Amino acid sequence: MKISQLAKKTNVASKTIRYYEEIGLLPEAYRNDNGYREYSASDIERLVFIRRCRELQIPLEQIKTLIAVQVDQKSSCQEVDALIDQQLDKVRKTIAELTLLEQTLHTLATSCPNDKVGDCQILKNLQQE
Amino acid sequence: MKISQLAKKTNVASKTIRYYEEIGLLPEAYRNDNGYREYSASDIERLVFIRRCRELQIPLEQIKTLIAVQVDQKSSCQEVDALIDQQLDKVRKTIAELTLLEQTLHTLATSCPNDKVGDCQILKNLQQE
DNA sequence: ATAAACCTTCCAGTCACAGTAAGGTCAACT
DNA sequence: AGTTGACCTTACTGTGACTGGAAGGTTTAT
Repeated sequence: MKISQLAKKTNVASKTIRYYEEIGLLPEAYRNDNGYREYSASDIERLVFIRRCRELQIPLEQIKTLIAVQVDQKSSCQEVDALIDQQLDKVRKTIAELTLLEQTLHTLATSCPNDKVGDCQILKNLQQE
Repeated sequence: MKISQLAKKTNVASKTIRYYEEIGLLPEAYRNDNGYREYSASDIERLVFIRRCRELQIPLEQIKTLIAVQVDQKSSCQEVDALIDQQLDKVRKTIAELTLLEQTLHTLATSCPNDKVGDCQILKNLQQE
């Protein structure tokens, strides 16, 4: 299967697939006679795994770790657990920050009853502190 | 006042101040004899305005607009209102997305009772679709 | 023969800075 | 006078995870 086929099946852009290969997240693809990359069904799995991780906003470097860990099936999956927990923590912190931000923006958005720049309460509030 | 003084008073790094000047968010600073940038009290206001906008995660390009709009005090502040509304919308959408993500990560984090990579439910879940 | 739809590599751009290098300036101290 | 340390300057690189585009090769269909 050629790269655009793989792209379609995994919902990952060809460009992105090449990029993943370049940074070593995917192994170097087999090339056929004309130099085109040739993929097999098992490549789909790996790429779907990566895509799922990305949907969870796991950084590429950490996905590398997640892939490396799986080489030895008998090793502990503690690292995996920790990584997901970390990710969850990060997401929760970001939500908390954005929630504060939302408050501030909402207050700001409803603070100006005027319509000239010179009287604008929003701009005045942005000036403060 | 020299750049590091301004940096301290506004809580914006010297490096960042130079960057803002470079991209035209700040006007070119006056230079004294030795070539050092020299700032006045009014520069503090402008920079605080920018910093406050950045805290609200308003992109630099839009801050340019917010500054440009203020030149004519008699013009409408409709654009300002719209921009803040937009920003609020964006933040709310991001929160919604992250909340879904949090769910998924939480489910995932609590899905694996095993401790070997080969049996890891987390990894299996990441493999799917 | 030619056009379209692929494929390839390589380079630049995104956003908002931060890091680093290499060098100039200034005030204080010995 | 020399030196140290704390500033200042510009210019270049790196970040993360791609995306866009140029320039060219290949395949397939008409």
